[in-house]
Amino acid sequence: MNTYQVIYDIVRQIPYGQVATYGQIADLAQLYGKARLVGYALYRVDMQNSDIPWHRVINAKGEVSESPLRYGTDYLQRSLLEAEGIEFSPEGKVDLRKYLWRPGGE
DNA sequence: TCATTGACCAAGG
DNA sequence: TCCTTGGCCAATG
Repeated sequence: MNTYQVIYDIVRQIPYGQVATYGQIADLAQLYGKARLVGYALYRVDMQNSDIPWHRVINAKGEVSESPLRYGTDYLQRSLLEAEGIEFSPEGKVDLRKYLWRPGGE
């Protein structure tokens, strides 16, 4: 099992209508303090063809991370989240208190 | 093979 | 409250 495979496996476990932070995923993947790998892994994932709900992964601030390298897929991510019933604050932030995924807590 | 980079996070100024 | 700095690991050129 490669490091990335673990990350992908966890991301696939994020339930509908909920989100998880990079640090949280890193924690579940036993990559304590290495949240960058999570972001890097998702950056390398094929967003178009993969079956990974990459749009449910956001940063610790509850915002959708955008980057010029993603050619506007950040907008797509926001749309997908809204389609799942997740609300965005006027500042473009998500209410982690309500939508943050709690592994095992259900 | 070495150096740079990249969707982050937490702490300090 | 916002911006800067350091640390972490893997992939790319």
